[in-house]
Amino acid sequence: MDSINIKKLAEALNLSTSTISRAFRDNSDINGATKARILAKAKELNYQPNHYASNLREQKSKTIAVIVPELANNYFSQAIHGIERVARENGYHILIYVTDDDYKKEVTFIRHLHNGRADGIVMSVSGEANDHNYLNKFGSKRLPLVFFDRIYEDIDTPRVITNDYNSSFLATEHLIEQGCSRIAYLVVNKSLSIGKTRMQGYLDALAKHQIPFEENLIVDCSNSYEENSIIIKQALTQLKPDGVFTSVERLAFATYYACYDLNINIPKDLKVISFSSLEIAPLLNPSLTTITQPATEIGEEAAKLLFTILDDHADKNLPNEVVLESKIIKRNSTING
Amino acid sequence: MDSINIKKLAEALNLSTSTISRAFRDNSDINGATKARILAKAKELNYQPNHYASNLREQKSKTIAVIVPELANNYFSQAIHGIERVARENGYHILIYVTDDDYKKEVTFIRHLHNGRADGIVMSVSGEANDHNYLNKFGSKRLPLVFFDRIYEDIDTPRVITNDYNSSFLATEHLIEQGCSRIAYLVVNKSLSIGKTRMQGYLDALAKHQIPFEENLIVDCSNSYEENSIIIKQALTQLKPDGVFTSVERLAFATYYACYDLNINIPKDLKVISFSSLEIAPLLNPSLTTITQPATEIGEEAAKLLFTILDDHADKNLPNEVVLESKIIKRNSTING
DNA sequence: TTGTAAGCGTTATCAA
DNA sequence: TTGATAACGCTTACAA
Repeated sequence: MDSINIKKLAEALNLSTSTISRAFRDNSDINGATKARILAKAKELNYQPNHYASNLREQKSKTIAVIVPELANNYFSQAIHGIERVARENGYHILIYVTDDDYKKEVTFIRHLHNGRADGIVMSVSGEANDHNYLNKFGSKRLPLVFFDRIYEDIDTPRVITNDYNSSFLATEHLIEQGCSRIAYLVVNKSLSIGKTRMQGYLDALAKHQIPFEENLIVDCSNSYEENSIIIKQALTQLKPDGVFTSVERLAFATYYACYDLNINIPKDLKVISFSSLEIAPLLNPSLTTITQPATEIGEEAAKLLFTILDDHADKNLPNEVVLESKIIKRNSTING
Repeated sequence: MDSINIKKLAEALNLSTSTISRAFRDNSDINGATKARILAKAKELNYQPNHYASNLREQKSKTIAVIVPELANNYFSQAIHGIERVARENGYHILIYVTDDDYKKEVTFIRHLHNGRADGIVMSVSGEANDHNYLNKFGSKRLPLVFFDRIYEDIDTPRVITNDYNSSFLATEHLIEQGCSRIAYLVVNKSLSIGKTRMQGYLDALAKHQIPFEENLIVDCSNSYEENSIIIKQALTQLKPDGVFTSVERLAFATYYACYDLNINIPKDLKVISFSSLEIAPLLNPSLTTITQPATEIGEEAAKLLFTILDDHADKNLPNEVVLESKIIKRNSTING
């Protein structure tokens, strides 16, 4: 009999449970003095309203789920940090799920979340191309969902993205201006919308500068470190590009490692630019030219968007799409020293 | 009337709610055929047992809380990844809380978690030196708690740590062997146990090699990027160390930036070694010699330890302390090229 | 301003 | 093997 609950607290104070309950919520009328007395006693006895009972009653969990493809990635850890901050300010807690780019896990997570555990979901989708129509199957009962960064274009739900097309265009153009004419584009999943958008910018920049597009300069990489190492080395030796544009930061790292091994000098022999939120890009050898996304801000915006949806009182004229700006930061990996 | 629950499912099948319930848990006796029938219908109607109702009933949440000082840090994101993996395998979900090294937040998080929201806590403590006896105040009602990496020594709870003393000793000795005699030790919080243990290894290595200890070579840094930049530059110019040993990776990065600015050559003028789980340490300029902690494994072990405590059937002869080995990986920042 | 009592959706106990 | 029923701890009409 050591656990405290509302009944015992009520007995201890010679009050009813409803009065206790009122002391813990703001709206109801309650005498200031009794409220103070209740809160004091509650503190003394270490009482807190049981979260599960409250939420069963109120039918909401004050919890949102965050689903990301990976965690050991500067972009996602910064984004989660942003989400966590906004969630906390709104009195929400966050559950984290990592898909490891595995579509099946994504489906399982989402399905299980529909048991009341979370009130809404913020997600960056897995890298696999599949039928994600499962998201529509929930019908009107689907949990509020906000995509950030990696999205499924055929799912109609609010999203926070960056100006990927534009950044890719400018990134490619930057390589061209630095004298590159054989520019490889390294991507993890061509069919994922983010891969496609970023690739389109690349293609259009080539076209604008009348550089013929060469199919095999699009290098489709995998999620395995070892496989990528092989793929990239092969691409570098066989295709002999003079520029590389990578769609995710870990492909840039893999390219660096490959160049070290193959004795290819960056930037003299090969220029490298990448999407990356790495804070120490200036410390790399050579310092890495990046398209830097406002990761924390993206997370914050995504969370805010979700909370607007969850807030019953809010004006429901929400934007379906928030676009934030990435910045190209030129460093030594694309500039001949 | 669009939300499904156990009652409606029971009606739809002409069964009682208890039978439905039994179909979803493994132990109770139930006819195989009815079970199949129930599960099929459940799938059709998209029914899942409500998490809050179940947990109110069962008095457990199948959720653990993870509290970390920061998220944008390779060590912690890897550790969380490990925790998440183990948690998922055990059917648990994880809640994430970031203290930003703020002690007050840590206290608030822990206190609020005692409302049933989580069954246990895995925590790496905030960097502030304070009275953390609050953890003992909960008495026998305190949630099961496992520390990892950054711990409070005066709190008696299981912990997963690395052989910090030894690593620090060897790291310092490595610098000495490379010819350093004025070795600065950069720390964020001297009084935090992790700072102390690591410092002791440093001190003892100096002593072993008869290098006199100089108080002001212990440089106490802060959590602010800007402040650290100033502190470190001042230390480098005034103290003129020939070696730097940093207790956390971001101080190593700050040292790199300072050296770039001050035109100090690493490793010729200054050798640098740091605790760091950065996967791209080899790509830095120069590549960084690190004491690499098995971050993912630490997270996994911490989670496993917690689950053993939570498992009623488990043998309760648990170790109070699990020590994992870090590795020193020598790279160019400490080796004259 | 406070108390009474019903019910949120489950699961466990007991009876059939 | 299945069903009826009483909890789990809380919130909220409604009554006092």
